[in-house]
Amino acid sequence: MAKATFNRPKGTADFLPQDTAIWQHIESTARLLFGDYGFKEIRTPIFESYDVFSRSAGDTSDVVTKEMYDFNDKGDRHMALRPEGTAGVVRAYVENKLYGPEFDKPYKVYYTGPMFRYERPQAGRFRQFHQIGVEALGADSAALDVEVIAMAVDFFQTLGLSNLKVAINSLGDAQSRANYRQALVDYLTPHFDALSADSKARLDKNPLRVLDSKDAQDQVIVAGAPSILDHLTPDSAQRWAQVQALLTALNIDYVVDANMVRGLDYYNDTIFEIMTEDKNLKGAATIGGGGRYAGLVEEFGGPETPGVGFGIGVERLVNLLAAQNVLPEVDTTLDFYVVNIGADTDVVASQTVQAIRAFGYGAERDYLARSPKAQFKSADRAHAKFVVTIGQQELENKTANLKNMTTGEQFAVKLTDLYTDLPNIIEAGEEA
RNA sequence: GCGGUCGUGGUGAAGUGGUUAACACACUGGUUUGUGGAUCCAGCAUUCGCGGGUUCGAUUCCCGUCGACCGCCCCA
Repeated sequence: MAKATFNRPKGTADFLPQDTAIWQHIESTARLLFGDYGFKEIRTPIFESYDVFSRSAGDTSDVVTKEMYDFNDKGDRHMALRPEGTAGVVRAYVENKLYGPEFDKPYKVYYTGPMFRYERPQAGRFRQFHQIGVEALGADSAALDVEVIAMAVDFFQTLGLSNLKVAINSLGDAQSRANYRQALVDYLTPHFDALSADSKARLDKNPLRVLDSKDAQDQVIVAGAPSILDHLTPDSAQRWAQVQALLTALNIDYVVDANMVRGLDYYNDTIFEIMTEDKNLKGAATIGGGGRYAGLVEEFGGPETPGVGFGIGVERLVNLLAAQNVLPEVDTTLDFYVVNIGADTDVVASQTVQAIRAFGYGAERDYLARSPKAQFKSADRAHAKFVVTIGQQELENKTANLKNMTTGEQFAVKLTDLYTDLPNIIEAGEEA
């Protein structure tokens, strides 16, 4: 009979104990740092009504039109696994009336958790992936755009990353974009035949996408295209200038990429991406991105409220940390390993590990009745600092044998001392 | 959704249309009747992702499927 085998779903990952330390480190760093910036954690459902995403992310974005994990539940409601974090946060903002006068503005939150997109897995690309994101709702100030960018930069620097590039652009407001879109289409149309097949399709669907085509021929054409930055309305132009002035004032290096667009339709004015220059990670160079949005809160039935936020891809971040060799040191040592010899010692071995743990030290024992040699091997592999051995002899004398694993010295200690006076025993053991 | 490469034990891997699937690491036991990090010895894949086909015979050939990796689209 063939044994049934199961694989994790395509594009998902099991994070094993040797992997999760770095995730915890990233998350705790985010909590600490974002807290300093006044952001508090929000937790929203992993699935929402399908419409929450389709209304917010837009119907020209692939994320919504082709990549959503959607399903009808047993009550025949059309639901979807979240492909991104902003929509759920905005829905919660409106539903809980967080725009009310009793809440400070901007209302600042961060979140962390899995996102789902049905697409072909590849480098830095998964069907279930994880984001750490933030949203600040209710303030239109360019200073807030810059604070959010500054926080992202601060976060990456705190984690020890270097060689990151901050790219910014402005999509302008609705009027700016309408003006520009027309200018761009007017420019591209005469070149239509020379465009790549992809760009031909993009031209009437979402012409701004042509700007960041990777096709070499497209890039030649795009090089002569008008810039969105020349089509900003006075309001948008002023914000754009302010954002750059503030970034400069805060000594944040950035580059303007007038061809940058983002994958979700709700953005306007300031957008940004943070990417690595590392050539080895080109497939997943962008580790975070975000920008300003208007109209989302209204879309969900709330009052006119601007917002700004970003999302960071945690898998990509982990990759980068590994590539730049800035993974945190993890303490792999064990304080005590209790070697127990013979079934009679089972009880006292358990009492001993419990007593040691009660003092706040790590303790492990053997559960398999293995030979002393095998148990010492385990202790060695666990990088135990001390081994406590309890066998028939010790049992009769109500003692234990304490061995300092770095010096190899060992001596007898009374069990009662072990239970009541561990710190002194450790001191004695370290001198041995 | 499109295209390419690949799939042998816990791990890294070699290999062939034909009775025993190299080697290394790891692991387990012994060498030391109760003591680790060294040496030596022994053990460790009835099986080569899964299903089907060709064949006297397939891990090796063919098809399908699932999965991994990479590129495009898109994106974190």
